[in-house]
Amino acid sequence: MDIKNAGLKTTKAREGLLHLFKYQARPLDVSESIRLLKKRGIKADQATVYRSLSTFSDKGIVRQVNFNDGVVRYEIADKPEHHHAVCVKCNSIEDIMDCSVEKIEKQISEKKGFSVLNHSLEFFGICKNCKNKTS
Amino acid sequence: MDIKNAGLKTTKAREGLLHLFKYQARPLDVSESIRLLKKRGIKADQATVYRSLSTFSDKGIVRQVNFNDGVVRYEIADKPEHHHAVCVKCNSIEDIMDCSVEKIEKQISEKKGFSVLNHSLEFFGICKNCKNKTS
DNA sequence: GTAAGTGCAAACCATTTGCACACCA
DNA sequence: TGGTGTGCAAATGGTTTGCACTTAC
Repeated sequence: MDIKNAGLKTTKAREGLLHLFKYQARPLDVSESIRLLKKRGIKADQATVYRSLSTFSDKGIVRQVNFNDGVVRYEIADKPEHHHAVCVKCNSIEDIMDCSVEKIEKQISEKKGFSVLNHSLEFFGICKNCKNKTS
Repeated sequence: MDIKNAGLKTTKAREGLLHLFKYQARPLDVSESIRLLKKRGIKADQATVYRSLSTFSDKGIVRQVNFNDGVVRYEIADKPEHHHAVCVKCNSIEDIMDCSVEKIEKQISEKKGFSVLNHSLEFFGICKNCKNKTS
């Protein structure tokens, strides 16, 4: 899914943003996005970035990621759904691809008649690197 | 765990709050808490409630619940850990007790060396009631 | 040309903080 | 009485919005 296909107009800000998310491994929030755009010589107002990411999200180009720290992040949507393991020391993020939550969803649906549209699952802990550090 | 055991002073605001959370099925946010306190004749400033709930959380009396809607909620900590199924139509909340996420955590630990300290798992969808409504 | 997108500044809203006063132990 | 807790009001910080201007198509 790209900008035109989504029925959106192509602009410098949007192209730059999409490029960022395509080549960025970790989820980005708005202020990081602005900073990285600037590095590439693209000046974009925060309102523009908020609006663009919100629109991208509506169109299914990016998806929202929440780490419960008061900041909304986004990541590109064209990779398979997954979750994240966030190191509470160094803030590194690992993707968790094998998510067997579908089984729980099925149980919920069968036992309670609750149809799950989506879920959020994030892990917080200490990554391998930080465990090996003496400090 | 109660207020005194936690090494905290007993005050009207704290007693009222604790009472609320003990007898409330759903997680409460700060403004709901204030409203419910007022109903019981207890006037508490928002700063007090924020500080009290934060302290309670530190002491393990309540735990934080995040629904990614920009508001922090809390629930009493003296019931077994569980997750929530939130209806996106009527906002009703069902507790999900049987959480097999431990298996995923074990996998993450073995494969990636990432030690999970805690995780957040919430389901969003349509509850049985809302499905049965014609509207 | 026109609708869609942008920039700027102000508004919003949940949460936090500084400080003087009140109150529990 | 001393330290903890509270109330009030102001500050903070992420996010949203109104409005005039610009741009893609």
